[in-house]
Amino acid sequence: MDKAPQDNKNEALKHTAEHVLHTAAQNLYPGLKKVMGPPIESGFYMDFDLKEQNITPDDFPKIEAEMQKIIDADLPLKRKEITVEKARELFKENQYKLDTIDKLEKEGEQNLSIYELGSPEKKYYDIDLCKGPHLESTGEVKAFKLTEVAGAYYLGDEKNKMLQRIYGVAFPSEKELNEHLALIEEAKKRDHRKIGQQLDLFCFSELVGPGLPLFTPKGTIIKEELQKHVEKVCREYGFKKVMTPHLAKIELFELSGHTKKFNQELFRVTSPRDHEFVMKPVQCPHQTQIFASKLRSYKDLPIRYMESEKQYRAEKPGEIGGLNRVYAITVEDGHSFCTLEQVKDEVKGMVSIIRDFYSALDLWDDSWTSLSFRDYARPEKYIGDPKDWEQCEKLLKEVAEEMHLDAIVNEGEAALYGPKIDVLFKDALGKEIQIPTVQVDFATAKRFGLYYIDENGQKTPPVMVHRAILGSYERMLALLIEHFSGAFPVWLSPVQVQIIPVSDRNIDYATKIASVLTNEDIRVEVDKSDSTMQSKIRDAQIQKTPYMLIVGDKEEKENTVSVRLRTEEDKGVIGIEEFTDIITRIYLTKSMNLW
RNA sequence: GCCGAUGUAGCUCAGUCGGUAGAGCAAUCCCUUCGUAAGGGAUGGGUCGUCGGUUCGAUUCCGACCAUCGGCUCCA
Repeated sequence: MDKAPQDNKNEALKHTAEHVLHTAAQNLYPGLKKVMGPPIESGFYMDFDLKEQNITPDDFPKIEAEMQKIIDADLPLKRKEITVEKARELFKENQYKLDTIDKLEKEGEQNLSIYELGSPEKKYYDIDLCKGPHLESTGEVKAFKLTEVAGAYYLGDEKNKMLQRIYGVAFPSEKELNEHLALIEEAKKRDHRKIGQQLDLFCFSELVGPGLPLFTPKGTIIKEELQKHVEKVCREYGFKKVMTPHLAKIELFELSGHTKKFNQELFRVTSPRDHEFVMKPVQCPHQTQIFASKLRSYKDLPIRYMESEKQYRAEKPGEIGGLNRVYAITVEDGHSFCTLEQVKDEVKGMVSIIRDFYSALDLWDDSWTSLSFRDYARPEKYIGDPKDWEQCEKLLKEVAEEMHLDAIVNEGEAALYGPKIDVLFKDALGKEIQIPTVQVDFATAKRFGLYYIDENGQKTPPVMVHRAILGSYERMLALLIEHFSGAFPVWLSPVQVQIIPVSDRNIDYATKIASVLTNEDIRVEVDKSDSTMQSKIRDAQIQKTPYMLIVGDKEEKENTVSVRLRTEEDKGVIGIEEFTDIITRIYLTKSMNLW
């Protein structure tokens, strides 16, 4: 796809800033070997090899000052084409470049492009193998900043050497740089870890362990509201709720293929009485055994099971963090056992449930969907018949087209047993987060020997459709916190109504109102503290409580409440309302499409 | 797991170039009874992440470990 000129300019800016960084770093750290340095969405980075020495953020001012000198010198960047042989000669000191040259040659390139920065007789000079594009000269880089250092494996393979990486950002003006930095600061305020603590939704304990979030009463309310909602929708669609244990014999997962592919990720449980179990890493194998518990007819299909249970994965310690990656995940998971003819409609049904659910939360765009297919070069990563895979992938492609999803194809992202339709969201800082998924699976049922009796009286394996609508409650909570900045829709708010007595003369009236609202299934709290009314309002605002009902002598006398909504701009006051009116109002906004 | 950074009161953070620590908010108590985003005062609260080493003495220096954060890798 062709890029808009603006994108190209932007690309060139980042790329040039990176070459400036390279040149500066080379001057400051003799012996530094650059590996690569591409522009990326958020800026640019440079991977390099510097033997024993480490560059740390403390070195940034020094490097940035050197970069500024190169920019101030306004040095030209010139593109040249050279032959592969010449390139080998030019970069003979740098094995990484030689590797790249080999790779490009293998891909059929005969001439390679290089960029020269400055000129050899000047203080600042650099020559690098590079496709471009670049700005005309370094002076066009008007604003930049180095942001992070990190380690990164050479060629992204953890078997390779770890290189050092410096991240930076570059902009056409100082103003845009500052705006970008301010935006990052804003986004950090939405971080679910921060808001989760402020709003008292979940916590961690060093005693319990990392990656094991504890849901507080408020966080639990959100989880249960989500669960109630999704189960209602799915029940209407024909799902039946099941419960399965968190343990199983390892044979279950040997049969499913999980032990082979995810051996390192299994938690094993033993007892002094010679028990040997594993904690379930997925729900599907357990659910297959409910299907297998009796004889099924084609007339029974589709059979749909759902459950919201914990599952456990022994992730690499460095990978866990916040709620997005944990050891114990509460997964909202469901499986449909279908006939071949039913699969397509089933997948469509699941996608439309997902689309409805997220659209209602203002969290849907057709372009966020992706088709996760096989890595065709590595068939050993998957189970099942390649012919079935082909059929599954074709089927998902058709679904995406017929439902007008603007889905991109991600090769290599498929599940162990089949391709998927995934939906990818972005968190506050733009990091991708995958939650809902629909997967077609021809393999599992066959491996478990599942069958139903078809209309000809033959034993036939069903096709399984795996689907997660909420995905994991942990990730879902993280996503919702960041999406709403903690100001949840009324139906999800842990406290829907905060009642604020003006003075403690009014506590009795406040309590009376509270009990009426509680009877109406509205979550309400009365602030009985002896702080001032203003201070109570402030607390409720910080907690992002949707409704504040302020009650003083006036309201008590007239049997009314003064209604205030949470807002930033202090325009929250609605005014005095009859008590019955406010109940109606809250009821209306509790339904999920409102507010 | 790998690279790097961080860890001081419930929270946000200051501080100690080695002589065992301080603020604001929160909490408790007292005064205040308030009209739409912080009323005032007093009090309590920390083996300065854990363990070990160096030292007359370590929260501070060194080491290991634990936890958190940013990346890499991985993600059924």
